[in-house]
Amino acid sequence: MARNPEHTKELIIEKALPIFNTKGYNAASISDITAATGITKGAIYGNFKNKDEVATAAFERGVEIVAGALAKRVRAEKTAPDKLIAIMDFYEEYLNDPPIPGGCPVLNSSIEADDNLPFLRSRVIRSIALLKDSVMKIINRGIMEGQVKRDVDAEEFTNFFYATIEGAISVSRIEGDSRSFDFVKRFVLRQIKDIST
Amino acid sequence: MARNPEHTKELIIEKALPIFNTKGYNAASISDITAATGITKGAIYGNFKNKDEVATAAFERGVEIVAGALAKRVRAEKTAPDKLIAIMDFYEEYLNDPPIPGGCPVLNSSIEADDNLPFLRSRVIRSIALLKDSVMKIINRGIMEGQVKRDVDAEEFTNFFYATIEGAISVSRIEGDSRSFDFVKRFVLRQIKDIST
DNA sequence: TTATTAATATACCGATCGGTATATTTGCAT
DNA sequence: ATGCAAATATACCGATCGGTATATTAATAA
Repeated sequence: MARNPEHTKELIIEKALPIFNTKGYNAASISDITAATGITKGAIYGNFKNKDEVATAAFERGVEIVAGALAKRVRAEKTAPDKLIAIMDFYEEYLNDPPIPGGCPVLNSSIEADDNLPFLRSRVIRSIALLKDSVMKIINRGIMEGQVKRDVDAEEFTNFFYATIEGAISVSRIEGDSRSFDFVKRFVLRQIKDIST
Repeated sequence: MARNPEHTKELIIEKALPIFNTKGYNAASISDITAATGITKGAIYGNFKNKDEVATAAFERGVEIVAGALAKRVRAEKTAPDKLIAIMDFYEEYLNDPPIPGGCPVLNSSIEADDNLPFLRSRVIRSIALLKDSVMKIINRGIMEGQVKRDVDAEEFTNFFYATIEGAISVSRIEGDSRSFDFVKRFVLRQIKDIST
């Protein structure tokens, strides 16, 4: 081994992530990545088979970052309602001060991948399932621990909760204004209160 | 004038719309359009200044189609709650049998345009404002006519309603399954009932 | 110190991109 | 019938794309 390939790979992923997340898979070019990293094509193709694999690695990293930061916030709260509120807070901050430029990688990739990028599509589906599952566990646990009403349909609420957040982010981002998100947040907070005991 | 330019322009828009809506602005090429129309580059650039203008025209047409079909469904109902339910039904059918291949043009363009396509961004913003406004008018009218509770915040509900639908479509489309949308629909229908008198 | 080899850089490939200049065709006015 | 102008077709442009073959560099083992 020569010249630390681990570090190179890391550098590529790290710099490719915001590029893919802002420009999208098609508009992001390998040249963009060489420019951002200061590394040449040879190094990129020495560490990744092709553009798809770079995009895949970048996407997975993006999910890691988002899911990691989210999990940390959720863990900091004790009850199910507080955890759900923390998720809303997290995305509100995400909107105003995004850890990854370009918005939510799951949402972005979801739109671009659904018809055209099968290699990404399956990963997006898995990530959504993961995020939904963690919400559902919060609710189910909340029911068991008596913080959430027993008659709440966890799967239904989870799907509503996730879809609404993604939609609100999308709208607020294109509008370039968190106003819409704030309205939605207020509504969702009331729903959280409604299902709480 | 020779050879009906109106018809040519119409043909280009009509064929370009599903291409842009499925592949996205960047991945869709002028060659895709010549292939789909059977028309040459000369004819395209004789009728449109550049690719941006073709995309713009296609987007506006897409919004026309969606908003038109939606308005028709809404007009068919009399009360505010029934109109809101009709909107949910419309999008559910949209998901299973899309009038425009590739999903909702507003949502798709929203994601792709926010960071990269300023010429589209402003149009997307306007379209969202238009759609939201029509929902808000339904609610406000419903309040005035006594079908909707007086204490309902129309703007808040509208933002929730729109964001949730867009989010649910996005999730269900990537999953390739209307299951998620159906959960969300059930939830939203209950919300509609909740604000009804 | 030197040979080896892995890692990176450089130079190049064919394909395709958006766009344009020019040739050709078509419909219409005369 | 014919000339003219508008509309469309054809041929081409430079730039850039993803990808690769090869040269160069740097770390390690001997």
